[in-house]
Amino acid sequence: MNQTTREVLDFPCMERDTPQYETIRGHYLFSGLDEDVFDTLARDIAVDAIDKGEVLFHHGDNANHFYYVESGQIELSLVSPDGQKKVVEVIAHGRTFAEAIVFMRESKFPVTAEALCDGVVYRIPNDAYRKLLHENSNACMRLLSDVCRHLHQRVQEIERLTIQNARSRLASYLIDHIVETDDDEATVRLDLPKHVIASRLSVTPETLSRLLRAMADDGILTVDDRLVFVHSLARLRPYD
Amino acid sequence: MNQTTREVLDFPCMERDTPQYETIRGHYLFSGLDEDVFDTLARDIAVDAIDKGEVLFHHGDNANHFYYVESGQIELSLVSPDGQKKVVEVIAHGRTFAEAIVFMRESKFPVTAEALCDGVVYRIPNDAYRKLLHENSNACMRLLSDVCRHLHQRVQEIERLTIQNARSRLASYLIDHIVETDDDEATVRLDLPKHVIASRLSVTPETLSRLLRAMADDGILTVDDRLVFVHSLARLRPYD
DNA sequence: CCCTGCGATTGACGCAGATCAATGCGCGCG
DNA sequence: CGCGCGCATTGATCTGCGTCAATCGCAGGG
Repeated sequence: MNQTTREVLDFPCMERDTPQYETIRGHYLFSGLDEDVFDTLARDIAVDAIDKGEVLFHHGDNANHFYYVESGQIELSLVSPDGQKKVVEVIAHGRTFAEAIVFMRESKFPVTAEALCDGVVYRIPNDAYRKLLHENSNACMRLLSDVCRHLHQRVQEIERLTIQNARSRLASYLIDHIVETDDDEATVRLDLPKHVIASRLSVTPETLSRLLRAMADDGILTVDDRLVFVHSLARLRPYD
Repeated sequence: MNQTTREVLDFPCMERDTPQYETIRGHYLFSGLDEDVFDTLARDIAVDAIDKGEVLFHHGDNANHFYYVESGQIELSLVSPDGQKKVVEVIAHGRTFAEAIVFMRESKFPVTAEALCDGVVYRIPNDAYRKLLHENSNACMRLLSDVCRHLHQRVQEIERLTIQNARSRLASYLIDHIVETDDDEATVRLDLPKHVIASRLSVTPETLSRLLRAMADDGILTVDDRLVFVHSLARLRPYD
């Protein structure tokens, strides 16, 4: 919907010794590259400022680049013909997304990407990166390992959706987002709006709210806005 | 369960000019290789005869090889701690599986593999194939494209599980398994036992049976054992 | 040949989670 | 300041699909 014109920052593409250069240089998809090889690639990388609500691409759009997130949160979602939306993943600082598209024969984005807040992303052209892979088997290996990790995550997601119920999925989510733990207690920071978390867990916001309520009533945890204090990890863990 | 001793055929590993050699040679993960490179790999490939019900590996087993299916059907499934099973995919003749494991840092199988009927598989050692990839960027690219296709399939599966209901999933499955089509009519061959199809669709056998019954009652299709005659593709298609 | 057992079907019933609807409440903005 | 809007919460109700149980048919084995 919110297809605003894409705002480009002062430095439309990457240049050496800029902060952008250093941050993306450290990403594992690029860190193995020789300096001159990366510099060649960097000339083709565009730096985009994006606004909250902006759609980077829609499901089905032609894909000729992938992204590195410098700041902000990018929501990747599936949309059904009747308008239902399911959040597959949310990407934040220091991670790439849609890099698997580099090698799809049908190069259309399989998901929609929308900014949850203002931020900055770098756009990396597929063909430039692909060319680079041809000469650099090390980079090839890293991408392979990266894509395989994604694949494994998706298999785990399918597992959660089919053989776990909503309560277990929420428990797993909370455990995955612990920021501090002390024996059987833990603190969880919810880094996303609750309705986005609900969609990620494939439940409605109402169900998420009720599940948290039920857990709080059972004395398992306490919710304070975006902070969740888990009083008993033992009782939170799934599969009783 | 049925962890029988693995029976090895007369020719424990691949040799040139055998039928096995030719069939796997044509697979896209190997067809781009120079002859001598492939021959080196072939020496490390084992040929296994497997019996119906035999488990090739369990979820969590250490993975140091992947598979090519020469004949038979191999069921890949997820198993929950309480014993529930969900069939992720069934692999038949001419396809490889678990090849993504070549590049996982944690090299454990994420699924369990069990033979649905007698068959023959080739076992390809990860390290041999990985070594080969280092020198052959073409093979690397092919594997990348292969793994990305898998990833895309898994994303589609998540889409089906979350924004489609059981009826739509069945409709998609039927449409994907059409063997012959004529305008608005089509014939579908169910190549798997119904309870396996049910698991693949993440429904119970009872629900699958009832859905087919309901569709038959509506005049959309007729079921004759493993053959399904679709009378109106227009009415079968999901998303009304 | 009949037994045994597994797979498929069908019916009765239950429940997790969706849907619908109402209320609250925090925050940005005129 | 107060107005409106989007998000969260809560209650009432609905329903798709699972669970449990009974029956049937067929294929394989003694």
